[in-house]
Parts: sequence; structure tokens; C-alpha cells
Amino acid sequence: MEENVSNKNNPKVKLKHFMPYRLNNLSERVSVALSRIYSDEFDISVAEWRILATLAEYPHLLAKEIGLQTHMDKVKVSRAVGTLDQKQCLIKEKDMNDSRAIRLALNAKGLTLYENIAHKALEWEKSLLAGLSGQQKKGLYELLGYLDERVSAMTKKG
Amino acid sequence: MEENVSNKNNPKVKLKHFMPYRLNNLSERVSVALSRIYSDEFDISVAEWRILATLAEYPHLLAKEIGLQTHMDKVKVSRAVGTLDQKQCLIKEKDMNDSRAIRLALNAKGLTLYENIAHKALEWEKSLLAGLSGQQKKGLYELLGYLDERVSAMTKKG
DNA sequence: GCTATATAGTTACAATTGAAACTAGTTTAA
DNA sequence: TTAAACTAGTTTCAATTGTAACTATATAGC
Repeated sequence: MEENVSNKNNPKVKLKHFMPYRLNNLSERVSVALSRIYSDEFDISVAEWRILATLAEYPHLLAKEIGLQTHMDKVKVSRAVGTLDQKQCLIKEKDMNDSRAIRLALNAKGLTLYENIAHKALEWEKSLLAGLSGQQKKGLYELLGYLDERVSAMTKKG
Repeated sequence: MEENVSNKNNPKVKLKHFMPYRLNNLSERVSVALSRIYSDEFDISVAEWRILATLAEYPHLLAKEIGLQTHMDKVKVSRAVGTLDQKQCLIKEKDMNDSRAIRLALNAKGLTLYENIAHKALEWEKSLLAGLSGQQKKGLYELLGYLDERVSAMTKKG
């Protein structure tokens, strides 16, 4: 594979070292690998999984609140909620204050499904991070948190 | 937002601390923010951008080799190459050894397009990482590299 | 109150994507 | 050599996704 040396001092992006590419690539590979658990084994999409995990932690949310928690838009939430409902994983009840809105929670089936997936997902994550020291893990979380903040800051103005 | 305290010692995924979610989310936000540069300003997709960057670094690749470099499947590469070709950014020549295959390179227009985007993309990346010390940046790259390796190791067997 | 504007959630339509089939050419090996 | 297996790249079709329009209700200002 020939390397291009002909150019002068122009800006050069080496894709392999370009942070957005690195992140996107790693994220994609992690997603694909992990989805073997919840899609192959439990027939659940990423959106459904996020909703299960969110409702397990915070029951009785509105679809809108799920969206805020999971960074998914309302269409995606609506569809995944629809699917989970078809699969009979949800309890739905009208919100007292707003009759347009519906409070969502997991029923027994939903909770069991969540717990089964969560167990395997946490094991998988543990194995992914095995080999990192506590210090390194902490560093990783901090770095990702910092980048998150930076993106927010950069998108608000520019 | 009520927190669920009712459950015993079951496995709990807190989405906000679940590494696959963290990575996916950050990657998505970075992509969206950055794509304002190449899609809004230059009308270029992520796939096209990756191909530009790859061919700028390694001219005269086959579509297949671009796929290996960029981790995109051959369909995606084929389509994005088609688009870049329509936009008259490419030089195509038959491979000497294999008449099915086509060697691809950027022409003057393609190179200029690449350089314009690269300039802004690198600035954007610089701003994203501004605030991190050299040590921290190094740590970040090492951590991402390590996770990449781990995913490979984990998907080969399990 | 009553009109205008905003919001929760769904639906419809168009664009993007991926898997599998396909075309055309190449390699293997009998 | 020639049949069988393989590979480069494209196309087709179905599924997924995002944008915009829509329904139904809620809120704000008059």
C-alpha cells in the first residue's frame, strides 16, 4: 500500500488518528458485538434495550422523558415503546395532569427481560474493561465525560 | 423523576454509566456536530469523507482496500465511490493484474475538496480536544486503542 | 372565556442502509 | 484445459431511520 509523500505542508487527516473516526468506529464495533446478546438472544433492538434499562431505573416516565434520558428522538421512542408494548412488557397509564401523555413502567415480564439482559450486558462490559486498572477506568469515564461537555459547548454556539 | 429502590440485589445497568451506551452516545453527538462541516458546508456524506481522507493518504487503492482501511462494507464503499465519481473527484483506472478491480485516486478537484474539509475537520478536532493535556490525550488514544483490541479479542471467540 | 401558540405522541413518506443475489473476471487443481 | 470455487464490485429488495405533517390536548395572553 503506497503512501502519499508528494504533498507539501497541507493539512493532513490520518483517519486512524482522527478522534471522531476513532470514536465512531469503536462505538460501532462495541454495538455490533454487544447486540449479539440482546438481538440474537433476546430479539430486542438497541432502542428497546435502552427503554428497558431506563424504566427499570426510573419507572413511570413519559415517553418524552425517556427520550431525554436516552438521547433518542420521540419517533424512535414511540416505535420502540410500541414494540415493547406488543411484547407485553409494559404497564401504561394515563398521566393525571396531561391526558395526552402516558406513564410507562415495566411489568413483571418486562422486568424479568430487563434483568436477564442486564446480567449478560454487565458481564460483557466487565469483560470489555477487564485489564484496566481502577485508575484507568476512572480516567476513561472522566475523559468521555469531558468530551461530552466539549461537544455540548461547541454545538451551542458554533 | 422517581428512583426505583424497590429491587433487591439484582444486576442493575445504569445507562449513564454503561460503557457501550456512553461510547455510542458520544460518538453519535460528535458525528452529528462534525457533519455540519462536511454535509452542510460541502455536501459530503461520512462515507465519502472517509474515502477522500483514505485516498489522500493512500492513492491508487482498490475499493476493497478502502473498505479494509475504513471498516466500511463493500456496498457502502461502492455507493460512496459512485457519488464521488459523479462529483468528478476521482481518477479511476483498471488494475493491471485484475480487470474486475479499479484503482482509485483523487484528482485535483477531489484533492482540493479533501484539503478544504480536512482543514476545518482538524480545527474542529483540535477544539474538541483543547483543554486536555498532552498526557491526557495520549491516555485517551491508548484507552481507545485498548478497547479496540479487547473488542477484537472478545468477538473472535465468544 | 376564547383565540393563538405550544406540546405529547403517532403516522406517512422519503432517504439510508444491509443482506443477498448477481455479473464478470480470476484462481485452483484435476 | 476446463470445471469448481472464489473474488471485485454492482444491483435489487426489504428493513430501518429521519423529517415533516398530523391529531389531540394543554397553556398563555388577551
